[in-house]
Amino acid sequence: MASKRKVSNPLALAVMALLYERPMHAYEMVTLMRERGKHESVRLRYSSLYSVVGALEREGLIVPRETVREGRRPERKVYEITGAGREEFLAWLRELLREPVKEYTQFAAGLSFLAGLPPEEAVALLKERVRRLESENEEMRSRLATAMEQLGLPRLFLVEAEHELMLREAELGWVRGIVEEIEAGKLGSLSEWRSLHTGQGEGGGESDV
Amino acid sequence: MASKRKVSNPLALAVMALLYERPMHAYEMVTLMRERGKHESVRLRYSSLYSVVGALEREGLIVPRETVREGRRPERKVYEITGAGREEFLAWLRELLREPVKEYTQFAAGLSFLAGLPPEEAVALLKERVRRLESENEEMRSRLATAMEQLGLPRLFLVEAEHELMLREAELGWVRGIVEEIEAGKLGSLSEWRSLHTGQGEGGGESDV
DNA sequence: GAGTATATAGTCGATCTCGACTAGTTTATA
DNA sequence: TATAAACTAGTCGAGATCGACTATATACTC
Repeated sequence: MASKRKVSNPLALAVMALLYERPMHAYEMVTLMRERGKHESVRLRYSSLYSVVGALEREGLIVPRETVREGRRPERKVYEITGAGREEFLAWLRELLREPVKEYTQFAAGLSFLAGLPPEEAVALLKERVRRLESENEEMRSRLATAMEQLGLPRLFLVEAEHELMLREAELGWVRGIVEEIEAGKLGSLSEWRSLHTGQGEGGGESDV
Repeated sequence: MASKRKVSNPLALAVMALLYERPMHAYEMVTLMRERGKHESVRLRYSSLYSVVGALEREGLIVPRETVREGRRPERKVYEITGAGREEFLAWLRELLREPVKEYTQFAAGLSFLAGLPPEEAVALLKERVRRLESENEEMRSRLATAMEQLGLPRLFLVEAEHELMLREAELGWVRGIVEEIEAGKLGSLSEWRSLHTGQGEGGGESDV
């Protein structure tokens, strides 16, 4: 379980998923991923894509089928998935669904050093975060509704978006709560917290940030 | 906002936070981060640490103060934070707290290709995930309680752990729900979903995975 | 019909990141 | 007392990743 994959960028999973359907060239993968909104759940950069495709080829998980050229455009290498590629795709997918993995988020990093700011400022920043989350989540919710109602996509192809929205709503609720708790002094005495910042400017020595 | 930082690894934030308190050498940072549990929220690797410390020095955010040697151990370079470093630390921390950023998780990548497996298998894998989340969360909950009760740490220094636990509980609830919905055919007809996998083995061509 | 924006289809170089390895020191153990 | 394990303190090279850049074709606009 959780074995190291030879190509570990999740973009490689997406490439194999697409080639599982039918052979195509790299740029077409980008187009399809965008159309289907998969770039919202798998980070997609041209430069990563081409290097990932190269790595998959090197590992024998995909193979070039033909090289076509239209007009004087650059050549396009059409790839197809191999048997080993299909197995790798399925094994990886199963692992991702079965095994929770620890993820490090930017916000968690920020929270770790919350004591590095005085409580009033922390509260102000978190309130601003609440505002931003509210509007971003509203936007996501309506895009999701559109995808389902207007485009008529079954939820099966939108679960990852529902998941993301759920996480963001959970974060929003939590941040609202923590703001109240800070104000109520429930994370620790506000005067002690403030006192970590009294030697302002130079070496406002925290004791346990 | 969200400007590119010269040193972008969040470990650099942790390094600056520690040096904000007092000068120290790299290995001591590791020890302190571990003691305080910060390695649970900021990914900590020796190799990354030394390269991050080097980058911070290059950018003038920290400077070496002295080089000490005890016995015949390797030399230890003691660093301190500069004025620019303090500013950078505070600016970065504010940004992390204020601005939600999109994070790409492994699970979201897996969910994106859920249709790549037949519904029965998807359900079985997700149920296994539920079991693992239950026991991992239970473990986290008790470690958190210990840190608060036994060690008497104020919540201020544990917010990031509370945040992580909250997210994992939210995920757990969501996965439980989605399993039920799949079984009830609420993500789309189960027979249609199954039919994506009837041409088994070779080219079980999905239509919109 | 000239200029501008956008889509197509990538390449390149610099930096970042990680896993594996080195190597001395102290403590436990049989 | 030899020797294994664990702690201290890093280095190094391979590969991953990203932002910036190149270059053609087509559509759009004034």
